[in-house]
Amino acid sequence: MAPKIKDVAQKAGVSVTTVSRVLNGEKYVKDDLKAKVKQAIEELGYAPSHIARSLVRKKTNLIGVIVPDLTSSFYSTILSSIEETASLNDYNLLVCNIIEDTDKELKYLNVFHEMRVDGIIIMHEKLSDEIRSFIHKLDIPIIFSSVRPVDHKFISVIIDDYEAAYDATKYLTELGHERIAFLGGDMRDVTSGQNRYVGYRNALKDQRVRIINDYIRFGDYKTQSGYDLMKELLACEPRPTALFAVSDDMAVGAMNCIHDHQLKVPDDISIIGFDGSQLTELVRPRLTSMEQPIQDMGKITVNTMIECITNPASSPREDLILGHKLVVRDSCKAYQQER
Amino acid sequence: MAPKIKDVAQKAGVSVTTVSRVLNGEKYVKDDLKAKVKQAIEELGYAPSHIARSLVRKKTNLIGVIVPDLTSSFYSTILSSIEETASLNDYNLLVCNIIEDTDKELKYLNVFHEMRVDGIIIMHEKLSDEIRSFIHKLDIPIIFSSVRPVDHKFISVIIDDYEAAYDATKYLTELGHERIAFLGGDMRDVTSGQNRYVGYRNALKDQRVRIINDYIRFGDYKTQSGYDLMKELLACEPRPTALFAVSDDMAVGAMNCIHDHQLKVPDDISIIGFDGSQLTELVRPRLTSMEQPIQDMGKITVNTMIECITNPASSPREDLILGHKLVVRDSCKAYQQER
DNA sequence: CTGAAAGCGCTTACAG
DNA sequence: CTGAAAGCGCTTACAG
Repeated sequence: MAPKIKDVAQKAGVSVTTVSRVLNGEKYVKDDLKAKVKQAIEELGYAPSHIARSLVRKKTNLIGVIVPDLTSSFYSTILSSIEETASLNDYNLLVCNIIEDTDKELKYLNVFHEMRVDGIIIMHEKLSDEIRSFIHKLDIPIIFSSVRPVDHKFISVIIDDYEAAYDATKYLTELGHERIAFLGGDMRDVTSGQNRYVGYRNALKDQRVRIINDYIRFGDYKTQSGYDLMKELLACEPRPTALFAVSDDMAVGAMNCIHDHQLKVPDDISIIGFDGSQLTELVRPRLTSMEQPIQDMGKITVNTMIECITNPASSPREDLILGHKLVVRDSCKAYQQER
Repeated sequence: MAPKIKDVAQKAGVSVTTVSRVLNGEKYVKDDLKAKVKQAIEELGYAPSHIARSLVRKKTNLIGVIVPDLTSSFYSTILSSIEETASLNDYNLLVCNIIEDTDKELKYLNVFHEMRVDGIIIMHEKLSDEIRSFIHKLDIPIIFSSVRPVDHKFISVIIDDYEAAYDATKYLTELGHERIAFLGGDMRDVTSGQNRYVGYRNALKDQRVRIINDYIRFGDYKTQSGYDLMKELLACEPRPTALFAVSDDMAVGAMNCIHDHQLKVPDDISIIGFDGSQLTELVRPRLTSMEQPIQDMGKITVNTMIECITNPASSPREDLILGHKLVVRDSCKAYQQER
């Protein structure tokens, strides 16, 4: 078995209290004792048990993270940023990948609680009633990252989805498009679903572009649904000349569908995505997208979390709204009357 | 604070021992007591502290995972499979994303040790001497997944990289190609680097296709390096008619480079990738690839790990070699003499 | 500056 | 079938 503090104490000829003191960098330990202890630690290859420490300190330095889909380019990037920031601050991540599996989510939330994590970061917003009531009972910081649940007990780190969708749509109108389709997400989502949809509608309204219901479809943010819905849109008569998809994944799915139908982006149809994920640079043509500050989002989520953990009094009571940015690449072009 | 076992005992009017017994599903507890305890647990919303349990059980049900890059399509997929299998078996994951950062890796390995994780899964093979000696001292199961380090103290779950690369290259020769380029990985990698390279060479040799050193380049498995190296290859005179890239990411980078140079895949150059990641279906043309059984790899890694943890005696002493499979999509075509 | 003792929240022989 | 007590590996008043 791994050596324990007692072994170190014996070897160094001091009490465990003294060993504990040098372990925790306290002053008030004579230099010679400190040296002896350090040597004993070295020789034994001793590393204190985080488990035992957590028990007495009542702090685990663990943060539970709930991700909807690890393989998504958006979530894996934000998770990566979360991990980096946590690591920098000596926090560790317990990661749960829930694939639309409410039972698994509830089970993990229970595990997080049993593990006595110091805080929980959640990246999806379709909370079941059971889950909602469970997390309401927890008395640890819970922060939503990149999404916002309906109840306002918890803080979110997000962008202004309405504005972002508005700006994305407006960009297409400014290119002269008048038949602009919309690939939306789940309307039960307060954030990405509803706000982005309303942003799209209002932008068209304000720009005096006709809203055509047949051009509006809802999916699940994933590539496949983008592909399938695009197929439907291509059947519209006349077909749209531009498309705003509320995720890059959907946008890429749509691009692929268009390609498979022997049409061209952006010549036949302009496309703008949403998220600014790595995909935008991977596809051809490169995808113009409304970019979320993914890196910052992860970083700020963790920093806020740590602030909440270490100083509950000063923790923010309001959502943190980050800026969005249109990044123009090659998937949109001005609408040409003559074709 | 959260209620403890003592609170439950008091409320139910029994000893903590009895509460512990019903918690752990032991028999030999009278039904009426059991009922009382269960009710007390319910009313208090009690959940046992995993921390305290771990301390006495000397088992944390934690598995540390070291990933080279969370945002990579390959690793996020395998991690996702690892997570799923672990969760099914009531194990939790401590995830560390090392981005070529040896210091971070060592730090995390230390954390894993302090956390007393039950086992460690590592997904990269370029071990520094310091790290090597550290993990050699650990007396918990360590399994390498999808990679194989030089020393054979540890088990790997992998495919036969030599055979897979051989088969991929052979496929191109069978399509009639005679100028077949190679985009390799880091030659310090025992697995993906060296074996795949030798597989490529031997396939060409056996098929009596000339090996042209100028067509052979080494990168780092990532998209950007695929792009950059392809640029070099395009400058070759005559240029290759086919390419085998040892990762899908590199293959996609190469495809993009070809596209940006106004050439066509597969008409001008055929490309075969390696991994069978999600990217293969995302790009156009869809990428033919030598597929690793990514899902199985994750699953088998975890199952083997759990076997090692629970039954050290019966744990395998040899690498687990899984099968590879060529998946033909649209990025390769037969070589036409007349062009 | 140093150490003996209590305690963190559990489980597990041991005794009854 | 049930409970008192010891112990898991630490930290932290408390006393000296």
